[in-house]
Amino acid sequence: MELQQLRYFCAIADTGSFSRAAQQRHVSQPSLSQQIRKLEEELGTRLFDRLGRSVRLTELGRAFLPRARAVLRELEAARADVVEKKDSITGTVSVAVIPTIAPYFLPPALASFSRKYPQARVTVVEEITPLLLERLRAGIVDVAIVALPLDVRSREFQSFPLMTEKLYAVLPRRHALAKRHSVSLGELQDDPFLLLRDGHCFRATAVSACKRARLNPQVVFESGQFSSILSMVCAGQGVSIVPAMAIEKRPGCCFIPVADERAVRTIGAVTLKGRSFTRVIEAFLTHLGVKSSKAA
Amino acid sequence: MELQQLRYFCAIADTGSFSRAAQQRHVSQPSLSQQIRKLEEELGTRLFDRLGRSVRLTELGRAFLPRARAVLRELEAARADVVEKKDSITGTVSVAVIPTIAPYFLPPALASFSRKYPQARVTVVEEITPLLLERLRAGIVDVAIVALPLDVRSREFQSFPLMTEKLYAVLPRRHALAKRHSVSLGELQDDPFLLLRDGHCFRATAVSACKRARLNPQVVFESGQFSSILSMVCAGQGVSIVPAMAIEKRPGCCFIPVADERAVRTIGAVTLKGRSFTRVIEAFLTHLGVKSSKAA
DNA sequence: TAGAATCGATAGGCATTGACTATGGGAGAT
DNA sequence: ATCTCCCATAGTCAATGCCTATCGATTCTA
Repeated sequence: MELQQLRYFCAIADTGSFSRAAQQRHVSQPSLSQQIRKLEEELGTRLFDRLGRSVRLTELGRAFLPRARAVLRELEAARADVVEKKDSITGTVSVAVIPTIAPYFLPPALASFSRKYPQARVTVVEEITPLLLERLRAGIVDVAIVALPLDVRSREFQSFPLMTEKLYAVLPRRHALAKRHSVSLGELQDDPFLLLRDGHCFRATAVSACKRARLNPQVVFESGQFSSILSMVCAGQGVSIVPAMAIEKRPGCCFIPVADERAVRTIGAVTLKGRSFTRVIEAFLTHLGVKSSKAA
Repeated sequence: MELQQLRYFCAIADTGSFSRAAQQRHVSQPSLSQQIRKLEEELGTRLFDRLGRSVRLTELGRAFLPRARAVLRELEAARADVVEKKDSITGTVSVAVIPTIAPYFLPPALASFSRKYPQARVTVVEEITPLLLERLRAGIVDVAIVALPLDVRSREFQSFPLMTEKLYAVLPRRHALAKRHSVSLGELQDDPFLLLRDGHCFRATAVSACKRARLNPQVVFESGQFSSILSMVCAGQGVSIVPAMAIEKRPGCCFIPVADERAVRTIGAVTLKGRSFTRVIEAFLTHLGVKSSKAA
């Protein structure tokens, strides 16, 4: 059973004639005869009564007609649905962010994106990098916003750098170095350190910055978020390192740029390589600052 | 957009792999690649993301899947519907009968038919022959039961003789010929005649029987049904001619066979030539006694 | 890290098939 | 009786779907 046969069948039923249906469908009349014959053979019954003058649906043909129409209607709906969705900036883009970026970077970006594309919905999940990549791999999330580079060996992901920010030492206001314009991490050898919990990738970033300065930090407190750490620093419990975006005015502490040129964090968008993007996803990536999501 | 493409699309979506889908569909894998490619080209979008390991539906593909399934489901339903209806003795057969047959021949035939095929419905309309043939031509009725032969010149109808019945003279009990075993119509020259109204074909049958006997009947009453005429004969208002099936025991009149060998009426089933018959119609015709409705 | 295995894409050949032209046959219409 | 209209049939041709062979890429394994 072929779609062509159904189209011809409906055309003949509509026009009441093979010849007129042939004109309507822009084919020759024998083509119709041939296809209808096949259709009738497959169904094992006549669909039309060929009377001398005209043709008329048989009882079974009459029963078949609405069903044939239904098939063609469904088909048309399916096509139209795809074509319509394809070009519209509508739908959902699912974003995953690591906790050390989520509260600082995303809110303003989401606000302006929603203003620009009111039809689009964005869902956000906060997760540490490994779990986030897992979700990306599973297709649960479309875009991940993480710190680059990924240490994942595989080339199954695509990374798009978005921005690079300096690291800052966070000191209590009364700290000896609090008035400096820059500080080397080595100078903090004797201070107790407050760091993110293991699993957070920024912990690794901070630790490697310390390593370069030959500093072996004595960690006295671990947390899942910068704001807790800042509060502890304000309370004079120790010092810490944060990226620029985590800076917030607090009475009890100050932020001093780390002297090390390489003490930076790059954040970027990551997608699953080979995935196709809907228009919404494209738009979201572009909005974040990704130039061409086609590039590697 | 072809059905094959939809089938392949669904198979790949189901199995999550071109290769497995190819096995399932019993075709080679490149055939799938080729058809999906065409489908994607027509829709103007990718339906699958080809990741290294496996393939996965894109967002649009995911939206398209239920619609594709719907098309195939509708198609299967259409096919199954026809195939099921084709072989079942279910449905309606529409019968038209002339008034001079309707009350005598049809009731017992319908009763036994309904007993045999409880699923079948029979609708009956009563009409004089020309109107009835009109309905047959229009496809409103499936089978007509009339007196044969049809005087219609055209060969658009098919006739199946069912039975032939003798004609009887109807005389009042006190009529001079009431005790005879047969009577020639010529002997009724002086009696007033009661006949069916013009338009009823049996009137023509009766009149031509009279003509053969050189009788020019003096018609004093016309009716649309035999029972009225019989009542009049009982009342001594005149004589008449009826077919065998119209005979009914009445105190005031008796039925004498007409001597003429050719004074008969043949009744038969008539259908539109070239029409196909459903199983119900076949069954009905067979039940009436038609041997093969395929024959001319 | 090299090699094997798996998976989808591509290329080229072949057979099926759908569409076309020409023609035949049957039923109305003039 | 002839003409005309309409559907069926026959035969040809081109499009196309499917096949085999092969490639390129990725993943798993030794």
